[in-house]
Amino acid sequence: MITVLTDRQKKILQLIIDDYIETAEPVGSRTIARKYNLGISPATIRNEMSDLELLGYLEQPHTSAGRIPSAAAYRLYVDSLSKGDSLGLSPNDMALINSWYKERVHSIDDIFQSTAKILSRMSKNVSVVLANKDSQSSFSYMKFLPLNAHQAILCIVTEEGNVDHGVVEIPAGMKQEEMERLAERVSRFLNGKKLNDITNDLLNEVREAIAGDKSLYVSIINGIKKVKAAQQENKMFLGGTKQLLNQPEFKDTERMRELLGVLEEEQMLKDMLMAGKDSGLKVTIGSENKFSGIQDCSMIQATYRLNGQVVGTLAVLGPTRMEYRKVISVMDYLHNYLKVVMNKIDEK
Amino acid sequence: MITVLTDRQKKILQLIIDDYIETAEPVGSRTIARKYNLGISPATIRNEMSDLELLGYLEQPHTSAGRIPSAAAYRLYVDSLSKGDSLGLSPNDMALINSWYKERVHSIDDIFQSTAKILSRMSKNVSVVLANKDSQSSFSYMKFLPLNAHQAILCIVTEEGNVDHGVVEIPAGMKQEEMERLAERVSRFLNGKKLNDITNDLLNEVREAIAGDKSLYVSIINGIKKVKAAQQENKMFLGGTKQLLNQPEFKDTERMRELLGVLEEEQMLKDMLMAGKDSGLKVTIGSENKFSGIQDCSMIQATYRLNGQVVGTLAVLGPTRMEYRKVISVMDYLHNYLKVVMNKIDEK
DNA sequence: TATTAGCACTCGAAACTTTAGAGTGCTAAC
DNA sequence: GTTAGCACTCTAAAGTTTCGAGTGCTAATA
Repeated sequence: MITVLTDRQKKILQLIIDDYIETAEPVGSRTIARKYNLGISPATIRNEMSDLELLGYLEQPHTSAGRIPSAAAYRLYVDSLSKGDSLGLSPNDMALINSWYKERVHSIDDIFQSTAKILSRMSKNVSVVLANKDSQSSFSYMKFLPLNAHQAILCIVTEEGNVDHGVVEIPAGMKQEEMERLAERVSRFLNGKKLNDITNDLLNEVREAIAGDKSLYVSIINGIKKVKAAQQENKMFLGGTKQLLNQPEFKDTERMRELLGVLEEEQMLKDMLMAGKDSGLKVTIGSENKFSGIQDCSMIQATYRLNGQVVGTLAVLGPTRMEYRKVISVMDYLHNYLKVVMNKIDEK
Repeated sequence: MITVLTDRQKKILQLIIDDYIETAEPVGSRTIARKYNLGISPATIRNEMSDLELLGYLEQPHTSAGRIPSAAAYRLYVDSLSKGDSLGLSPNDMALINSWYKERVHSIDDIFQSTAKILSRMSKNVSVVLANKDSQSSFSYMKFLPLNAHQAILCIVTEEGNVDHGVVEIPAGMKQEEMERLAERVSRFLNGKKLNDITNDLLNEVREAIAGDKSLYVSIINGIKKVKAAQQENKMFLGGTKQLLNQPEFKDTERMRELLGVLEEEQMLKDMLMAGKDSGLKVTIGSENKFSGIQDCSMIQATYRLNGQVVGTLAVLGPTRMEYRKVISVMDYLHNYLKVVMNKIDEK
């Protein structure tokens, strides 16, 4: 269908979308005529609506009801949004956000948690914040820190300043200096290597190269593997499950159950978010979504980078009827906020 | 009311509780007579029920309905349970639990998450797992690990083998050896002190004692504070929000909203759990609960210790109609399971 | 030709009514 | 003390009715 809409059609469609997003009720021709006076009679609007339905932009739940926007209509709307339509948050909302951020921020995790909460409150939907650590960091060196007679702490340091550690048993009879030499040799071997490039084969080489105590070797290997895992882990923060109850579309318990199910599958959620991480802002409407369980939902997702690296993903999940414009504005604002905060923390 | 129930009354009350827990429907005299044959007519049961209602153990939603157990009835039931009534899980359930645990366990956190999931599945209610780190650990020493020309990593080690770390700026002109000496002096000063005992006053003493570079001092202090915070943090894992939808008592959206609200207030939940941490097993029924929002719910909570220290709390939150016996059995089983798993990890 | 008033028609939501049945309490008999 | 019998109660479910918002079509109008 490559028909271009007339300006009046666009206008009417827009009003219907706005009204429906606000009220969640099918919109009738009279409503449009009354609420927004277009200098046009309901009958005319009716005719236009009929056309819009034929074009696939409107749907009728049943004959004697008003009409609701189709997925295609939202698509059109969202696309037109991104084309320059100036976003922007009301000063009121900004103030709210700022005050919410001040509530409780002790750690980095708190910031993410707060962000999720704020995002859900502003969007009146469920929010997900994914803090990515899909890091390209490189091995710098390792070291043993003394703990007691039988145990030591294996510390592994990356060039980016991340540290991971674990307790290892000291093999009977091994001296402190010997361990230090061992650590140094392994360090030299792996220094500068990207963690992703430290494969099992490489670790085997290490084994041969150091040819030291076997149990210690196992500890070292485990330690390195653990660092790798920790570096690649990404943390997820959920907010606003409660909001589901406010959305009329979830009065139907079955739909709610489905979405809650998705939210409980942490791995699936992560996959969903990772799938959209390449484009900065991604809006997935209804059946555009490939993951089962949320195919009658929409997802707005924004991925942010720092020096080319994905550092975080914000997402809002809800019914297709969503305040797209507002949510996108909020995300934009949060992004800027986070940038500032993160930098401050970096400085510390 | 210090009336002792006759054996028959106890029996009948028990049956009513059982039936109600299973069906969530008010129980009538005929149902009891038919389902469990007591060699007694419905009329007789009716008389007894009438008495039990007077004694406060039963309630009638309305005249022409059956009766449901009161909070007092559950209390009686639960108390009788703990008095030796042999608990025990069906082999079937045990097998289920074991298989669920095998699904995905990479880290310690996964274990807790799985535990929450299992607990919620078995109880058909929301579960909370609190991993306590209310630790009594002591400062052992600190050390600077080199990172680059301008930064170093401050590592703080406790006697228990916990390590925390952070990046600090190296003051201009300060040499590696100088920093090492500084670390050694602070270490000597704080060595062996319980983290809880490291107050601001003590930190001030440190400041005077080391009288070194000011910015480095600030970094050190912050580092120590961070370790303290990290050590005392306790992590919470939630499971089975979805389960709420299965419980008929939450058909009423308002009740659901309340409970979800509580679940989103992490701090409040923690407080609730901490409040019951002294007794090993605590069952709070309905209005016994002092926290608002869950006063028509029950909470079953079990706190576990290792060497006298609280290490974890399992809890199930749900309507007063709950499978108390089963939940307690499951908790018991999970506890034993966790003990084994944790020990294995310790050994690693 | 585009717009609009007018009107018959549709259909769901809400209000109301009816019905069925589960449960009770009481009384009188066993 | 127990129980059969029965009148009475009250809810949930099913069935009606009513109301109104909304439509589509037609014919008049600009």
